[in-house]
Amino acid sequence: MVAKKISGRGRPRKFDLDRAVATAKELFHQRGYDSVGVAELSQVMGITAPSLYAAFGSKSQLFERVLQDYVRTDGGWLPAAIAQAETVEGSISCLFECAAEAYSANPLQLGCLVLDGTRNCTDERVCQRSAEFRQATRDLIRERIATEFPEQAEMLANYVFTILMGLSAAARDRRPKAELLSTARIAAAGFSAHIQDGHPQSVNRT
Amino acid sequence: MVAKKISGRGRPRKFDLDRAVATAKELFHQRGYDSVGVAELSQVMGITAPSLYAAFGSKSQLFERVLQDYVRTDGGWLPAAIAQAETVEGSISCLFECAAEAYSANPLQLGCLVLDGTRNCTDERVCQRSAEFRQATRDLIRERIATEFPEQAEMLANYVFTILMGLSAAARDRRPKAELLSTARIAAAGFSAHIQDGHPQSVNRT
DNA sequence: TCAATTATCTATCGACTACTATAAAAATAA
DNA sequence: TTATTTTTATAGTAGTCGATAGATAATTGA
Repeated sequence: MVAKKISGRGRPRKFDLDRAVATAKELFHQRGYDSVGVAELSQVMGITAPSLYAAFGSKSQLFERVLQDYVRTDGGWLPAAIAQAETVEGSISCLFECAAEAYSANPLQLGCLVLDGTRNCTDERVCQRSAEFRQATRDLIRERIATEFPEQAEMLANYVFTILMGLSAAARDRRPKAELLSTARIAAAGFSAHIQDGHPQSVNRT
Repeated sequence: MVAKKISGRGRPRKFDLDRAVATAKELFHQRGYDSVGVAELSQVMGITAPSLYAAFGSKSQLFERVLQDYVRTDGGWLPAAIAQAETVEGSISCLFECAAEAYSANPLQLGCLVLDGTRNCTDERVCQRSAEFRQATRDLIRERIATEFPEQAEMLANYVFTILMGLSAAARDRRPKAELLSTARIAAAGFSAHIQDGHPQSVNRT
């Protein structure tokens, strides 16, 4: 990662890097990686294309910074949600409801950037990098579940993550928040039923 | 719909329309609407761009025909699945498992074209048309559920449809079939739990 | 002041996008 | 044959894509 310069020798930059990243984040979140062009990015940032490239290197490197910023700020509710409740059951219930809330909170940034920002993306490396961020979230969920259900953690985490992707897709389809919330509650009840009823062994066979 | 000419007066077309649609379907399903260009479409079809436009009108009109063909053939398992079982519970369970199977059957056409073919698509009309196909499927599911649970049909259909979108997204993320299947079973159990346990809003116990 | 450094701008670059004007080719109807 | 109709291929259109070359402006260190 490039070190941030507090002050340097040359001509000072006339725009704020963090604000530029935030602007790019809004656009990428709104329409996805491929659908946002460098021309629009630089225009909304109030700079020209060469300034954007001098500051970030390329469109994909800018997106990388956007993803990092996204998980640190906008995505902060997720680790908070799964760490809050005392039981795994409570954590997942909270996770689903928080997701329904977060994914539909802003009509201009529906769903999750990590989950849907690179759907049908043509840049293979960008897709892969985005997939790594998804895997990190999946791991986080699995480790939380493993504290109570180590045998079924992988399988249950896959279920939970699939629900999150469904909620994000529904949000991006402009389904209303109330609908996401009711779906989240049913999904949470399904999780609860599965860990309480007669499913003590791993069903997943690789 | 434009009438199909069996034989006409002019120069005969030297390629098969249905095969061309099937080819376009493969490409659109694989990478989404925006990521497939007319140049590639016509090249893989073995024709030139003007022939494609003469036959289909535009890229978006070709996609419309692809969607219709998709729901009639590739998507035929869905109405079959929800009509097969005697109970709604069995139908939904079958629906989820069939979806997990169908969405991961072909490594080159992962997930559902209707659910994910226009994610992050820039053509607003194409997005809307695709959304209409999704709504039709949602209606189909809701009406099936309404035969037993009319009061909760809308809510339950939204849950079911969200699961389908999650499964499609997971498939497109190359999650293995076994994982989709275990997720589908948990989701089906959640559905069952919800219609049997403490949610007897519609008292239609047979 | 003056060199070094960095960011800014204008003006592109080649490759790609969906799409089409034009005319030749290939069939049928008269 | 001749006229009509339709599909074909060639060769483009204007516009957008991500990215950059080159000149200029604005700062710091010496």
